[in-house]
Amino acid sequence: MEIDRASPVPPYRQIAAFLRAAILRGDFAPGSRLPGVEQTVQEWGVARTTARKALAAVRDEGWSFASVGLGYYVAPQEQWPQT
Amino acid sequence: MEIDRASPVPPYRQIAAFLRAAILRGDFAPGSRLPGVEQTVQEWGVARTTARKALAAVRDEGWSFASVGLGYYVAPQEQWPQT
DNA sequence: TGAAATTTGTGCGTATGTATT
DNA sequence: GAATACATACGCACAAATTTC
Repeated sequence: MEIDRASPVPPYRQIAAFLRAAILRGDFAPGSRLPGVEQTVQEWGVARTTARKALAAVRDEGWSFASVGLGYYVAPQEQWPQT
Repeated sequence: MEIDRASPVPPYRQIAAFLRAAILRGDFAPGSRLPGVEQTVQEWGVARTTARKALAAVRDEGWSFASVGLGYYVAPQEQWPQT
């Protein structure tokens, strides 16, 4: 959970990449809940905007889905990209 | 170029939908330049954030690409979604 | 019934970095 | 170096959906 501020990869993409990798590793099973905006802010030490952008990127790519009032959840594997 | 503020469809999606339709109609040929952030702000009367979100959505879906210092351009038709 | 708490969605403002011309 | 234009980050406020009490 450490941002590499020296990296050319922007923080929001570092976080998104971490989440994708964690999902692929199985750290978060399909249907299980993912860290939300607040938790991401706390764990990574970034602004809400940055946390939201990371979570939205993962969602928009099909790895997860979100529901207002509930949070972010890992998408069914059938909806994952590429595969 | 009028936002329907009464619509449940948020402004940034209204703008994105307009751009997609314009591209599909051929109003903007592949390779030609699209309105940028500033122009979108002026034409639609929205904030920069909203304009950027609309342009980013169209780009992320594959309809266009962007280059720093240059602007947004219609993507080659081969890169368009679905088709 | 409904009020509060939680959480995502959207919009607006601002500043800085970076690539291109 | 200057001008242009996209990319990213941070902050704030309110809307909408869901759950809980």
